Amino acid sequence: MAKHSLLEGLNPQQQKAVLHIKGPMLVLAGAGSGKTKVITHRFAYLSSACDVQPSSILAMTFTNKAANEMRERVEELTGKGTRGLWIGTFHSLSSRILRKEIEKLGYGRDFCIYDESDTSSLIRSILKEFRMHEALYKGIASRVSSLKASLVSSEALIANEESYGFDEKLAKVYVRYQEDLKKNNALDFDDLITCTVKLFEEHPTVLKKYQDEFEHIMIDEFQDTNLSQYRLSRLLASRHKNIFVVGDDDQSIYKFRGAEIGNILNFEKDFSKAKVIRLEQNYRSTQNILDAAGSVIEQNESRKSKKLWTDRGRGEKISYCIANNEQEEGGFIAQTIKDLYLKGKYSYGDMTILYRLNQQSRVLEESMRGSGIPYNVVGSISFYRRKEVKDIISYLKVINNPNDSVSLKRIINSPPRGIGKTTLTRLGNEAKKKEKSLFGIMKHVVKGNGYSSSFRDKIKGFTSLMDELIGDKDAELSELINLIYEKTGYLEWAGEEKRGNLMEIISSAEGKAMEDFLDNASLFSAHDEEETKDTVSLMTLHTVKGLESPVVFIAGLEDGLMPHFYSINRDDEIQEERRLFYVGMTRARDILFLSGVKRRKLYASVQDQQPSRFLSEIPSECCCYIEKRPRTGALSKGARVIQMRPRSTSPFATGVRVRHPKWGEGVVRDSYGETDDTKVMVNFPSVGIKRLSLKFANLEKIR
DNA sequence: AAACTAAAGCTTTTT
DNA sequence: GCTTTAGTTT
Repeated sequence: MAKHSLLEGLNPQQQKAVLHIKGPMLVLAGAGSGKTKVITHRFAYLSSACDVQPSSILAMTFTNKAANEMRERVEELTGKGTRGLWIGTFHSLSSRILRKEIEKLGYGRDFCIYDESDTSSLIRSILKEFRMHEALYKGIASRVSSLKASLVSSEALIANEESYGFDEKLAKVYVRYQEDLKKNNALDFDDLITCTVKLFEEHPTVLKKYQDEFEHIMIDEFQDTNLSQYRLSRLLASRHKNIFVVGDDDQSIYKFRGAEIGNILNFEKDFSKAKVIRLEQNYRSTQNILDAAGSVIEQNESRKSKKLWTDRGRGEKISYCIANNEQEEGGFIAQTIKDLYLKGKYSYGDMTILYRLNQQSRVLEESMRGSGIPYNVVGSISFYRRKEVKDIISYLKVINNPNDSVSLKRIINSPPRGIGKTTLTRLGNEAKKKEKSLFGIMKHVVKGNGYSSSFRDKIKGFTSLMDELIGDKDAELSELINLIYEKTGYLEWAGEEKRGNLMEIISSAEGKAMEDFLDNASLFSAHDEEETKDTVSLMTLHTVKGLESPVVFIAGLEDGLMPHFYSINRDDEIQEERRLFYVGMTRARDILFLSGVKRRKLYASVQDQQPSRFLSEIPSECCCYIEKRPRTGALSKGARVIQMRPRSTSPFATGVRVRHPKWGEGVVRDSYGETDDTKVMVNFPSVGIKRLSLKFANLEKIR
């Protein structure tokens, strides 16, 4: 049989996976084993060689980024567009179904999506009303979320657990939260999945329609599915049973958000006759890195065993360095980055620093700044989470759905119009009494007579403003946002600093439909912003999943940090921490640096730290220890020393822009040697890195 | 409504 | 320790 062109460049296991058509399949895809390739090739193969309509394939991922990548690669492979196809995140695809069907659950089709901060503020207002300690909102929000992820409805919680002190409170808040969401015609992230499950379970004809439609189902990162997502997948797959899941139990690091590693471990039980394929050839890292990571992850019980291998060769040994404190650790990393950069093989964009806690980034950032290394922190504050951006989105949400009281509260006094706390609580009480939404009661106040005229005028100012804007609803979206700026005076109020972001909202809204734009704004995350510049990336171990980098640093490898203090007493949590470390290690293509400190300042106190227990699980032949040079200058035996390079005094210091008669403009990356024999290393965009002797090379300094 | 002070927090966070 | 936010003052 002639080989299909889509199988070219795939190894035998990958081919087998792509060629699997009917029935359930589990692909255990080790880190860097080309799982995206398998999914996209299979998608393309099904639709071009197997007579499967691409529109009858449901392909679900977790992140927008992964979904976009999948779309792009499928387009490349098939040469056809992917518009309208069912490729997307669990959440976006669910909301697409719900936009059509949700009326059957008593919501309106124009429901809005609450993000975490909307959810928090709703829960907080409920706590306030119930006179419960408001500071509990975080814990309650996360417990409500995990109940939903496990498909425990508020009704079910009440029915099953009546007589627990705290749980009673929790249940009370949960019930009310759910009522409020419905009143506001709003769904939170968890609802997007659970409502779809509910829809399918309560409406068999709807379920059947989608079961018929989705002949094939593919799921990426299957180890990260929670119970509700798993149930959704099973419901949809139970007719054709063509469910193809790809994942790696060793990379399951989101248990705290409800991910059920059992979904992947029990797949074969839940889907009888499921075929299993292991992808064990790694195309990313060196054998040293794989061996080290492998022997760490082997310590975990209950995993699907995998042994990654590569034909890339052993590569460099992993380095491990212990610093005295976190400043020194940062200095060591900065110095190593400099050294690697100056050697010319790696640019800043090839290097990534990973850590367990966000707080660790601060000292690391200082070190980067101190050494003049350009860096970016990935996943800090996303554009859509900035205050001014959220405000404008809230205006749009209210224009789109005036009953959305959470969004309304957000904008009712920004810019300030004299509707402060007292007015708001008064309105809230009235609204509750009359069973109206906030906006509804405001309209009532404007019409009615039982209120003082100053109160009424204040409210009227707002409602007529909003009515005007609602009247402009059908304007082009960016035009509508302009009208918001004009009519509310938001732009002037926000000030110069925020102007840039506010303008960016307009340009990102151009030509978009309101609903699409709002959905995107809620379902968008920091991850999706692209990094194009040549900068060192800093991020947490969680954030780095799915990425790779030629050079990787993992900082803070100490017991209490990695594994984290909170997980140190529970073995299943230690195992999750180990997976986290494993994920970090396997991001590295060529070079992996590990570091930790002897004493670390955490919160208010300085603590003595012990090296991470995971380090002892790395075979010594894969790893070598680096010691920082002691103050005396004496070298300890067998130590590889990272030396500080003396600062150059030559006019051609690092970073200076120069012109060469033949190669044109370039940037000095390093200069060294005696004053009369200075050599410089210059990076010319035209020819790359060149070593030059200042005496002979006719270099000209430019600015 | 801005500007201050006090206090409470504090893993990780795909959507 | 440091940041965020709630509460108080002007």
